[in-house]
Parts: sequence; structure tokens; C-alpha cells
Amino acid sequence: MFLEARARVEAILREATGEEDVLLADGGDHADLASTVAFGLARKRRQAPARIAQDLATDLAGRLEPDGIAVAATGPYLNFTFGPAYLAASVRAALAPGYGALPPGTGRVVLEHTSANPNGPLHVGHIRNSVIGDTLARAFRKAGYPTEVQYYVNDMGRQIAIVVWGMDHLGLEPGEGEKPDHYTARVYVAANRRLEAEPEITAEVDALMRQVEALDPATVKKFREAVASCLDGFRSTLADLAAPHDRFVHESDFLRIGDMERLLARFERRPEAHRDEVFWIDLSAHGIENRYVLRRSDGTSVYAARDLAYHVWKGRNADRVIDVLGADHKLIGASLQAALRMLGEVAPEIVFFEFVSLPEGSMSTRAGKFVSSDDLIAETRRRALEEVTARRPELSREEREAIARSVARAAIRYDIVRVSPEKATVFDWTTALDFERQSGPYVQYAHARACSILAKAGAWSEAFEYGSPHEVALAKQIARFPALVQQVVGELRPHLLATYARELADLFNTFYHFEPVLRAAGTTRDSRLTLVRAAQNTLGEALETLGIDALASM
RNA sequence: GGGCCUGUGGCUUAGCCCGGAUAGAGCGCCGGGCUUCUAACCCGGAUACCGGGGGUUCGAAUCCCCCCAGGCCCGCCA
Repeated sequence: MFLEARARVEAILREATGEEDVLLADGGDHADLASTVAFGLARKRRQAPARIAQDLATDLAGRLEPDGIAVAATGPYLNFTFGPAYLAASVRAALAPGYGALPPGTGRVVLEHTSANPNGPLHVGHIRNSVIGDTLARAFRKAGYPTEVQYYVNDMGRQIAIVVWGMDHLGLEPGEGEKPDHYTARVYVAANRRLEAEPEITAEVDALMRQVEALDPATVKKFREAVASCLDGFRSTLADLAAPHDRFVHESDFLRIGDMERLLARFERRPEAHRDEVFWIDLSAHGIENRYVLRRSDGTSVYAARDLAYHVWKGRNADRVIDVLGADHKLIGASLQAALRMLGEVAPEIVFFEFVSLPEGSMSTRAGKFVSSDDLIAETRRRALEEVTARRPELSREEREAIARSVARAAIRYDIVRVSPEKATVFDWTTALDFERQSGPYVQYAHARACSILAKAGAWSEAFEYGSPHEVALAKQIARFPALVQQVVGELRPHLLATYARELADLFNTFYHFEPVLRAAGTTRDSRLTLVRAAQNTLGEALETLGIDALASM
């Protein structure tokens, strides 16, 4: 209902003032919506802002009354407050399964996230990408966009060649029960040490890269097997995080099927193209001074060329192309966008996130210096199981373990997504393992409490009468969920969802504390049960969008 | 050297794009609350010259300029 009410206020305010931008904002403590148009009109009308606000309030009151919206001037501010009819309609809407969904969008979305090189396990930096990407994908689906999530697999780069060389020459065997991506890292780290000690090995790695570019069958097979095994490890980690991909697209495909060559041919006809010792594009018209190299002097292709071919393909299959990339890719991303625009192709919208470092410095797969996501997940599950066991000793081990898995995932995903992407973070075990306030488990807990009340309620019928401040505040937060979903996909800011869910849980917990539900009687009991049901549904939908299980009991 | 990002109570952070009404929150600290719907909870208290300095504006954490500090990028790597 919030979206409808806001649109209504905006339209009427526009009509009354003749202003295009009526400066409508959240009313905070004062109201549901507030406008500061009076300040701007003061100059034009040569009247005091407070006087204008007062006149507008009088003028608008009658027109908004049928919608149950009250308007008042407080000094120069115009405050709009939604009444009982709005609350009732909002709570009713929030009872429906799938609440928060927007009318189906016409556009298809292709969203790429994670896409880490398969040279070692995903670490706590990589999964910032996964969690941001997956949350956005869930938000897009909620907002009605058919969405395909892709992982772009680098299966022919130097790092993979180093892994393949290591597999061939170092004789390292996978350990008992060792996860394949961790085995890959062991080989990769050892191979890099050998390369540092014996630089002449570089020539052998270069040879591997040339052979794979030339599509030599035996070499291609080796690369593919090394990559596939590491990816199996990734899939398992991503499944633990509930951040799955619909499709894994291999970089080498664009070489093999000829897309990349066809694309390079298109660039060759451009006036911005230059051929000296290398083939490069001049992007200075787009403010990028570095030469954008697409082919090496030995004729082999670079990553950028394959990536361009990939993005052309994505753009032709979607209306919005979204990439989630680390901030170190900003220049590369801007170059990619500029080159695609030059050809009239769809350029991706890119969500950049800043780095996650360790207290002792930045992470490095090559140096073996990182906290793997698998370790984080295992440790968080262990702590969650301790917590569940302490609270719910009567449950079976299987039940406790299932809850612990969900709680651990909630803690990890929430801890990552709650911080805005442009903020660099330092990985901290203490906050990662925190299950209180401003955490995923805290939101889960509010949901479980709601479920518990509903389970004990017996028969009741829907009612929608709300008067106490706690009821009203909760209902109003519930009402905003669809607007929030719209904002997340519009601005590509998934952390808003985390903030929203936490505030909803806060308001539910306060309501829970002050307003008895089962011990109330008559319409009050019915109305409160209806509100609990709406809160439970909205919390559940918000959690689902965050990729967190909405547990009925924990 | 150039470009981008960040700087908000002791710590973590929202708000900044789209300027307005006392800058929200969590952790930690102090003090309360479980014979009552799950205390992974709730209530109260102390703690902020919003990195510094100029400017624009009736009004600046928010916009502009300069400076300081930290991070990232500037490859025929990916």
C-alpha cells in the first residue's frame, strides 16, 4: 500500500503546487511522508514558508481525506500521516504468499557474480561477491524479472596454466577427504613456489597457454579437468551459502565457437583501432587513457577480448546485464563498458564492492594467505550448534544440526550483506560469529517467535483494528516491503534489504514485548493475530530474499 | 604523479546519489526486566566539534573547492 499512497500524495501535491519535484521524503518521527516544497515556493510566492505550508495543508486536507491520509503543517513542513484504512489494507496485502512481489517486469536480467579463478577455494573476500550477487538476484526475481545467474569461468588464464603445470610435475595427491578446490590451492601454491625458485619454468607455463589457445586436444582436456574439479568444490561452498548459479559459462567457449574472432574483426574496422606491436583500442574519448589491448604481439588473445565476447552474448539475451565485481576491476569494468558502447552493444551495469582484508593484511591465494569460506562455514556451524544445543536440549541431534546450518548461513550472509558494498572491511571472527542484534539469527528469531504464537493460537478470524503505537509502527514497516524491493533493484543496493529486515524484527520484538496476543480477547486478539501473521509472512519473504531460511523454530 | 573509493561516539556502522525538523542503530560500558505468547529478547543511562579548512544556500554529515589519512587501480595478468 505504501507505493500507492506515496504516488497519490505526490500527484496531489504536484497538482496543488505546480511544482515538478515536490520534495517528498520519509517523515521520520513526525509523519509517514513529509514535504519541504514550502521552502522553495517561499521565494516564488514571496511568502513565509510556514504560511505556504499552512495554506497547502488546508487545501490538500479535503482531497486526501478519502484516501485516509491526514495532512498537517508543522512550521514549514507538510506532514502526511496514513490512517486506519491504510493500515488495514496494508496488513491484508501482507498476508498473501509471496508478499513483496511487484507486477512482473518486462525485462530479462542476466546477473553474473563470484566468477573467481578456479585456482583455489573461495575465501571470505570472494563470498562478499557471492552474497551481494545472490541477494540482488533474489531481489530481481522478487521484483518480477526473469533472472538468470551466471558464473563466468576463467578456464584458460595463466593461473590455470600454473595449476595444470603443477598437476603434471609436482606429484601432489589429494588428501583423504580433501575438498577438490583445497587440493587445487595446494598445487597452485606449490607450483608458484617452484616458479619463484626456478624462473625458467615460466617458459613451460607459456607453452601450455599457447597450446590451449591453439585448442590442442590433450592440453584442453587437462585444463578442463583441472577447472572442473575446482568448480565442484566451489559449487559445494556456494550451495552451503544458498547462492547457486543457473549456468557456468566457460571463457574458452568464446574462443572455440569463433565469437571472439568475429568481435575482434568488428573492432578492427573502427577508427579507434590501432595495430602496432599489439592490437589495441583507443578509449580516450571515454576518458580512459590506457591502451585497451585485445591481442598480444604473438597473436594470442587476452582476457579482455574473451570477456567482451561474453558480454555481447549476454547483452543479446537480456535487457539488463548486471556484473558484481571487486573494486580492483573498476578500470577494467569502465573499459569494458566503453568498448561495448562503441559497438552499440548493451553495456553491463556493474556493482563494485571494496575489499575484505584480514587484520594482518590483504588476502592472497598465491601465497596461501586467506581464510577460506569453508573454514568460516564450518566454524560458524560449530558455534551455532553449541548455541542451539544450549537452548534446545530436547531436540534430536539431527534437528539441532539442521537449525545450526540455517543459523550459520544466516549469520554469514547477513554479516556480509549488511555493510554497503563501497565500504572496505576487515574480516573479524567476533562479528562473523555474533548471533545477537543486527544479525541474521536475530531476524530469524523474530520470525520463529511469530510462528510460535500462530501455532498456539487455535482458531481465529482476520481483523484489522490497530491503535497502539507498537501495532501501528509494525504495520507501517510491513507496508513498506514492496517499495523496498523496488528500491533495491532500482539502485542495486542489497544492503537496504538487510537494514529493512532488521528494523522489521526490531519492531516485531518490541510489539511482542508490550502487546499480549494470545492473552488478549475479541477483536483485539484477532487483529493482533492478523498482524503477527502479516509480520511472520513479511519477515519470511524478506529472509528468503536475503537467502536466509525462515525457521519456524530455533 | 594521475584516477577511483573510504574517513560519522572506544569499536562496527545507517543516513550522503535526491540538502531541511533533536545525526539513527549494534557491540562494549552502567542500571533494570524471565511463576506471563521462545531472554538468540525487551526497557533506561553515559558516550558524536559527522577527518580538517574554505565556499554555495534561508538551511550542509549530505553539494562545490583545497588539504590530511587509509585502501584500490594505472600489465602483451586475470
